[in-house]
Amino acid sequence: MLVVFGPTSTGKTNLAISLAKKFNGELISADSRQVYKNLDIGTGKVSPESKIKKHSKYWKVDGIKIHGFDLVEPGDCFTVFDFLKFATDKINDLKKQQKLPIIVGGTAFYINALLKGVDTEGIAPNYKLRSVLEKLSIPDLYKKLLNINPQKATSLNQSDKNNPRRLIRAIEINLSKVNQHKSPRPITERLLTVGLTAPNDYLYTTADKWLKARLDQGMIQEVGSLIKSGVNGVWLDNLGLEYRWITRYIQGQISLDDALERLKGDIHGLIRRQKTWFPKFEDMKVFDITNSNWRQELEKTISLQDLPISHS
RNA sequence: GCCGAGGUGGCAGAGAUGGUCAACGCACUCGUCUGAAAAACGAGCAAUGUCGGUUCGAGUCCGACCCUCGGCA
Repeated sequence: MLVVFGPTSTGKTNLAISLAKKFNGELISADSRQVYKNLDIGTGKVSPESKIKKHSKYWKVDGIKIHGFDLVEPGDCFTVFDFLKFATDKINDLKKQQKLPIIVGGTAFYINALLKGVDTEGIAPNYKLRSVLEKLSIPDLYKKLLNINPQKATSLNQSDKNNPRRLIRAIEINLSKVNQHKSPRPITERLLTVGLTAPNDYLYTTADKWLKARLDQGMIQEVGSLIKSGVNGVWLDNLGLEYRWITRYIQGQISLDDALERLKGDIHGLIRRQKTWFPKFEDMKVFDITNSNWRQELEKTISLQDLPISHS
């Protein structure tokens, strides 16, 4: 199994496709937004340079199958656990077919879960509880958690203590009747994890250009038709990035110029946050794509790995 | 050229009766993260147009200059 992770604009998918061609593989997308149907341009599922064919169970890009797109409808809830279930099933499936599974994506949280398991397995989100808790202030949420589980509350770091979502989730876990701490499900097979990176400035520039290209591709119209078809604006806003800022623009809350400026800033911020995961993936081989010889280095690394692959 | 208004971080924009100046937001930098993760959250960075004067002390008062925006011409 192969994992390709990296911040947006590093060319993960292109790399994954070329490796899939070489090693008889198929891709599994690890992307929390590409799972939604009809969110194509904004999530970067489509690109002008690639030949794309949508099938009901997978997409085919430049002749390579990609799984993990279009799993749910816009407006649905999708969690790491849904991803985990989908991805592990698909990995097993591909293995049976003697294909090399290649996990590609920028959602580090998902990849981390796949590699290391999740220890709150079984404690599903309680949306009813969440909607109640969402009305509470942060100090109140914290007090509540302090009451239920003082140990957990005091062990939270500065960031999490102020993070309503984390506090709500912590309360949710403690209120759940489910016995937690099931054993994680680590990936046991041989695997190579590859990371792609580049200096911030380079990635910002690349991302900005790509944004422009997607605007020309009709990204605004895509959001417009989602809204027209009845997709909830709040839900779109909560997706962040393209769908957030274009929705706000369409709804007249902000000028197009301002929306695009904010969008760029958020994309840059995403790139930074994605990079913070590299140290957590201890075994990941990270390549700087601004090094001219990174592909050669990668080939060398792969040849040393003895992946369970059948050259096609 | 004249009259008026104004120059506060990289941007935008508050406040500061002459007294440790300087909010919020954006950008940027670093970070947190285990069923919302493209989310949510934490920390950091950095400014009074220029020169001179008054004063123990000037963003604030005085003078000159530079620049910007209106109006007159």
